[in-house]
Amino acid sequence: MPSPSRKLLVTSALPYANGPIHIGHLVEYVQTDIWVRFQRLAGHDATYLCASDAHGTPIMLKARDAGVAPEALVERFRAEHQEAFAGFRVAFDNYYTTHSEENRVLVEQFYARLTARGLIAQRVIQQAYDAEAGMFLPDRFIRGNCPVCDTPDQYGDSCESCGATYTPAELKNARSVVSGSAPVEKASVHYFFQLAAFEPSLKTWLAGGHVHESVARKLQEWFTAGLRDWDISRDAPYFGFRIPGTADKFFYVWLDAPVGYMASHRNWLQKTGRPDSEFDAAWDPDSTTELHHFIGKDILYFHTLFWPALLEGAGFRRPTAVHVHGFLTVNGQKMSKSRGTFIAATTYLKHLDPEYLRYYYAFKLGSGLDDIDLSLDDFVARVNADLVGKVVNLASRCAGFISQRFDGKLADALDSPALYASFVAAGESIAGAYDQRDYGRAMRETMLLADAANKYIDDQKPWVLARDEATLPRVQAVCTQGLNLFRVLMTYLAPVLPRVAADAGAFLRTGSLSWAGRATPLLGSRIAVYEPLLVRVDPGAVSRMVEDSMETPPPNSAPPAPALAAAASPTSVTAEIELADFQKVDLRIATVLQAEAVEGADKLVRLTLDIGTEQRTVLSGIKSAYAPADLVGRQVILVANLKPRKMRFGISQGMVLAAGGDTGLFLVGPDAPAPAGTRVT
RNA sequence: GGUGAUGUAGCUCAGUUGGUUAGAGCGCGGCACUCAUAAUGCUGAGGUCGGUAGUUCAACUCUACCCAUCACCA
Repeated sequence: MPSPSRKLLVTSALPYANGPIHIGHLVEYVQTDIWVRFQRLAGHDATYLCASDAHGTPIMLKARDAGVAPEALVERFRAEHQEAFAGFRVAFDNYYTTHSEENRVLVEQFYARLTARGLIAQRVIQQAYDAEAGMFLPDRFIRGNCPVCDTPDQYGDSCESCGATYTPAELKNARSVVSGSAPVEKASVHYFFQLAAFEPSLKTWLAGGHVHESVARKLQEWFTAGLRDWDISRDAPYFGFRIPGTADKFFYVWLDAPVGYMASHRNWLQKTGRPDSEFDAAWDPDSTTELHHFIGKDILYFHTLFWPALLEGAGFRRPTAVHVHGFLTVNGQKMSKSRGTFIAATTYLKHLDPEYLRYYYAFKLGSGLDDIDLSLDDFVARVNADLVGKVVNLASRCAGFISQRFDGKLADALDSPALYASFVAAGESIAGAYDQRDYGRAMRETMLLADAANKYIDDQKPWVLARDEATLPRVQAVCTQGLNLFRVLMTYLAPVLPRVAADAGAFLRTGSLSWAGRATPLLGSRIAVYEPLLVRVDPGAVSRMVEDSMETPPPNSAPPAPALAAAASPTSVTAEIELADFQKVDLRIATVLQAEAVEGADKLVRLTLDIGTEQRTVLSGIKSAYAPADLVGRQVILVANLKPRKMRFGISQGMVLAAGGDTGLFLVGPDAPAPAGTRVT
């Protein structure tokens, strides 16, 4: 382990205050929390800072829709988020907000210093403008047909269907999401941070081991492409901080968000009665305090290019390290509301112990930015086998002997000091793994020890020794050994399982655990009566959690079937085919998300369908039989692998099955709600 | 399209600087034990390490190309 007693400021990315925390977010907060807890356990001085990311157009519009002030919306989510994090035992020292006086002062300080150094440029740019709503539109608030493949209803920056990227101006049939009107081009003065000026120092910084090598490789492409100026202003109306000296310009949310780390630090110093000089010391370019940011790979650029450049430009220190993690998939796929794998933190907590998930994430996390997968079956198996079967069971199988035969008193000496020493020695490597954020390795090595401890008990067979008065003293020694091995294991797991570790400390009457303290075995003292420290994961609870998270499509409001009565004029069956011929057709259950009549077409309805893995737009000639509004929420069968067909009104990505003929038209669907994407065979 | 990452046993993952019979946990088969929340220990089966072509005495490990999956593109 590096130098004793380091001073650390640690942050997780600031959650955007416009939606609930889900298990995908938790990867980062659990990862950071484990690291912070480990550093403290190892005797370092770590301060864990976070805040709500409060500004920007999405929050402004969401608040407007809800009829509340943006401040109120932010405060509501801030409270919700804090509750969710507390439920998962993520122990921030301070959870502040970017919409704060401290942050405004700092942002203005950044701006003033950058301006004074000539690092801010002004340029007129053309931008999409919603004349009806009286506001400029971010790319994501414009939708229209992709200029490349003509897929309708795409965002203003890229196409979900063909992956093309473009500008909103290139979009066909563009509409503002805010008012529905067609956006117009309008000129406006914007403020730009001259990032290119920092290219040499950024390259030096990135080469200095402050980021993982794969992150550095990823960033290389930006240097290859050439650094461009960064637009840091937005026009009113905007929820944020006004740029000093302007009437209608605001700082872009991504400028004030990372500054929010600093604001949270200053606010924490105030709350805890510390002098503000600590702030200056920590953020000075020559500071000896380490600054560690944990982020997801989606916001890598902001933290590894803009942020270090901003800090340097404004005369502050740069981060010691930016730790980047990947995304979460569930059962190998993107989280999905229809599959019930888009699990909110609060929903999880209703059904399961947070420490199960903390352990599973720890087991899966490495130091790189690979995505991690939460396989729910594996989750149950892993937690039950490792935590209950191996670790907690070790205490359970030893405690009974000590309580019943020796009045709860531990032996005065270990049965095998050598074995104990090997457990203590393994802590070096485990500590290294924690410090490098390779929790997967820390967990694997710890579980190897747990296996060895159980084998030791098996070999010594205290239940056999207990039958003979002569060997009874050895029972005490063996179980004392077992409990001491357990105590070392709990020390190694304490950053991951804070509650279990605290309960284990109480059971052993050993007080709180510390990394250094593991070297001294617990001898001759009394322990408490053992009570289960952790119960097995109930697979039923996992199922219920998934059901609870399932976005249930409204039951099929199928009109009373006139079909049978109508008894269509029989037509003869066509030529026989092989099963393989039929299997070429990929039929899927699809849920209708949106349905609208196609303007200018007599029969067509434009359907937006959810097929689990993606959304599809299908043009279907069923207007004669169904009103578009009645279709939303219904489930239909989609020919998912039908070659997309270009029609006059856009591209149809598949075909919806319907029975039809002279007697009418009847959509075909499942007889009860089924998960979207289910294959029909 | 460009860039980056990933692809190892049924499942989830390890495999350090290329070096002899490729590992773990879970699951499955057998045996043992019965202290423990039916937990634990031993043991067996199971992989041409995504594909092809190279470099090398030797490649899961290096190179090129290809395929599949995922992500990012201010």
